[in-house]
Amino acid sequence: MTTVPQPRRIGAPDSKTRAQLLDAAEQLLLEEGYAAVTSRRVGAKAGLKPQLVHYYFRTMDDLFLEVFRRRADESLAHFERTVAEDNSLRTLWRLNADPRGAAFMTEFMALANHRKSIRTEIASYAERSRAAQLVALTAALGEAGIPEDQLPPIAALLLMTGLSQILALERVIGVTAGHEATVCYVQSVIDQLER
Amino acid sequence: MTTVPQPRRIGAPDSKTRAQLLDAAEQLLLEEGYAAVTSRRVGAKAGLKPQLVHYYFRTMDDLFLEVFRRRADESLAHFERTVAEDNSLRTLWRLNADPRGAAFMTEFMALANHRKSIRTEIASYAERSRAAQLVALTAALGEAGIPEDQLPPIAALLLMTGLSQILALERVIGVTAGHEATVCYVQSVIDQLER
DNA sequence: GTCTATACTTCGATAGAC
DNA sequence: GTCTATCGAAGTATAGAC
Repeated sequence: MTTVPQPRRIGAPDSKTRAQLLDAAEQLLLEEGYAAVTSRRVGAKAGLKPQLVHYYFRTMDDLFLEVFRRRADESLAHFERTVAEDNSLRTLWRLNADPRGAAFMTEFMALANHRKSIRTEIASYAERSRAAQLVALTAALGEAGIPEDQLPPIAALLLMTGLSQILALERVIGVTAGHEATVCYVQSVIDQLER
Repeated sequence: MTTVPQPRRIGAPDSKTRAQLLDAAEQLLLEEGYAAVTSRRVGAKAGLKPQLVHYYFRTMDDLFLEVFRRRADESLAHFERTVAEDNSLRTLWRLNADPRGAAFMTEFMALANHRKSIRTEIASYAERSRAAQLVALTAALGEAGIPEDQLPPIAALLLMTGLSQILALERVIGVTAGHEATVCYVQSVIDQLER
């Protein structure tokens, strides 16, 4: 393998410009999807030259990874912080139902589908996140007096996460039939369990 | 608006070449995601010249729309046919849990996120499909003796669809923790309801 | 350490040859 | 009716000027 080890180019660690590029990339990703995140468009959105993207991030994949890590770490930390204070079903549902988080994750899942270099990172985060949520949900379901053989926490978690994602996804394309009724139902079930 | 009404170019209706291009496009879409569906790559995959794509489909959006319509119509017809014979919960679950269908739909949802011209078509199909499934699921839940105020059919449908999608999506990137247990749980619930 | 000038590739799309 | 030659725009990435 004669792939150049380090193409002896330069990067920057904590530059302000770099942060601007990350912000622009994230915004583009959420607004128009990953296919819109090109070096030219990111540069334009940040009001900078497109070549700067390749100065601060060696490849576009590196940029995607940084965008993902930044938000994922923040999101996981926020989850841990919130749950440490209030580990109730309604809090877990509220955290999970955040449409912005669901849209972000969905976009990266789609991206991971055809960028091998990103797949590993997404999968690793998905597993860490899943594990953390499972711990919290298991405790909350136990608290609510639901035996595990009646509703396994992992099943409840996948149902909840899947529901959040489909609600977010459909809302983006303008399909909202039945959404409100379903959210009401979930709320009422949670209210009934926790008193 | 002086957008040329019909750039007076030619298309073809039911050519064999055209079908080959549709097949190639669909295969690329499923294997590598929508970003990989370019006229050049579609042509290469079909063993044809890339320019043919623009002969048979005026724009890439038109190609995407045809790929989508073809499979969507087929899928909806298959659903109606199957349900007409056996409208049970387990059949509905089986149809919904088909990972190929879920992956296809997910890819197009992501595509619709940043191609306005496609969004309308996807949304329209999503609504027709949702309506058909809701009719079937409402009947099946009634048959199983579940009152609507205990589990609204629309909520059950969104939960089921969301679960299928997240299972399919995660499997693609190699995350399968808890999948088997969850599928077993769903199966057992259905088995318990239908006897 | 920060950015620009520039190379090279691939894109969608059209005009027009067979 | 079917396909080819070709264009201009946009893509990623590098070499080298400040």
